[in-house]
Amino acid sequence: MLHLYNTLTNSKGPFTPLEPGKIRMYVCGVTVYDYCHIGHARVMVCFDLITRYLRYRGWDVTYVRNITDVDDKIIKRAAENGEAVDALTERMIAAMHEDEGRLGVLRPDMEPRATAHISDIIDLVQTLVDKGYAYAAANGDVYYRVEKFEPYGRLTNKVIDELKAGARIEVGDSKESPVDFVLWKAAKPGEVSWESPWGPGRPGWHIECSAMSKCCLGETFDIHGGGPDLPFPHHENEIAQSEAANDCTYVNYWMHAGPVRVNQEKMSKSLNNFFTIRDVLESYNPEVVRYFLSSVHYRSYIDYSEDSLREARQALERFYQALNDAPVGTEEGFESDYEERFQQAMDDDFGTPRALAVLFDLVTELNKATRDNAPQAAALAALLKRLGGVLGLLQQSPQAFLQGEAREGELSVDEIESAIEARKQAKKDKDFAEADRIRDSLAEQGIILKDSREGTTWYREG
RNA sequence: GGCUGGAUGGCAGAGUGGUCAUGCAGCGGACUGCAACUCCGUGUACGCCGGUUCGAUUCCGACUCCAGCCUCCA
Repeated sequence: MLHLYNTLTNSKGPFTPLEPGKIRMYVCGVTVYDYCHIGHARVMVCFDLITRYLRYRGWDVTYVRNITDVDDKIIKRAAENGEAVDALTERMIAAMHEDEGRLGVLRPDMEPRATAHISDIIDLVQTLVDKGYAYAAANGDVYYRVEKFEPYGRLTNKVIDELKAGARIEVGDSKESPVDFVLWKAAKPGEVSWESPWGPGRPGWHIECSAMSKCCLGETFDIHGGGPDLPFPHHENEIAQSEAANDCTYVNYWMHAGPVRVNQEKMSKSLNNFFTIRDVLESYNPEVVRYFLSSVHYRSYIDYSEDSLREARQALERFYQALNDAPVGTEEGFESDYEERFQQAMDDDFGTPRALAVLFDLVTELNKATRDNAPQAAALAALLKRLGGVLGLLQQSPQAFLQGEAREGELSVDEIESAIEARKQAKKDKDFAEADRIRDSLAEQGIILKDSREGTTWYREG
């Protein structure tokens, strides 16, 4: 039985889908004005992992993740670059797909873009206006009348009066109330815009998700996910929009990933302390980054550092060393409780750290079996690879992972192999001083040798 | 200030009312020409103070500290 933590109830409970066997999930994606950073990667990997696991468990999952391709920051960045808005967004979307692909993130079933749903958005805003939940202001903006939506604040336990007290009032603000938020933004001269009953403009941020989730998944769906900074105000506002317009529950389960921290601070655009995915992948194997993001429970904060990535690399080395040494074969006829334990961990709100611990237990047994029970070792290795695959891990060839690719200035495979050949001869001649000299020299260049009965293998130090 | 979480061994990070997390690092041993890999063994860990209990790191309450959100941010 799958249990998950619901931000709406602040508690963990059993999951019941709207329709037996099916899960409809919507996740807030990226605003595409810059390269994705590790915080984005965390959300992508988190929900990718969730989707993979749910499918492995037999659920029919429809996974939708939107792309915000029009907004203030995009317009600003495009202007700074002297670039058209759509040129910028296309470029960043392509980069995002490349980045997430390298991290082993499978593409969502649908990736709706705000600019492709303008008419759905306008319809939704019109419905809200017609029902009295929204109003056009003098400046051409359309706002949501927050105080009219009685349950406002239920997701994050906010009280409207307290929000009003703390809200800042902008100069020239034409809202009825400081807590109202914009549904439709009147265009300034020269800005990208679409025609609407309220004049040329563009959607506010929150409305696109209400419109696109309805379009892709219907008025009520099972799971809505996103990053740690989205519950308020974004998801709160989505609920207000959708429930007021559709007169039904918007979402049953809300899931939010935890923040990535750097030096005790949240990694964020505004603090300018973020690392882009592509920067990190310059120095680390993508699977190491994925492992790092999976090694901590998805709701906890995770600390980004060189040390954490080094540890992730070492942990993966243990897995791949075991797979590298194990004989190849199938799981046929082999029985163990690893898969059940793995499922127990994952069924409990996607407990990846525990699931990984199960895989490490499996590795210990695998390494023993490699020594003295080849058929069992082959079966364990196959099981390890299959369960790793559910997490999107361990799918490279062990050799590819361990040896990696030579970076600038590093030894080539040919150079390494000829050195190994020379050492082999030295060992044969019992010239151990020379053999050790060769090994030490390789080690200085990050190449570690490993002798076995079958001969010498090597791997590149993480 | 309000709303959410959190405080675990040298580090990272799970979990549990009473017997093992797991990974890295350390120490001892096996294997090895020596190593590496691997295996075996090894660590008075659960913020603080009370309470419930035969027994609490685990449940309850107070306290201290930390983080996220409350403003665009995944």
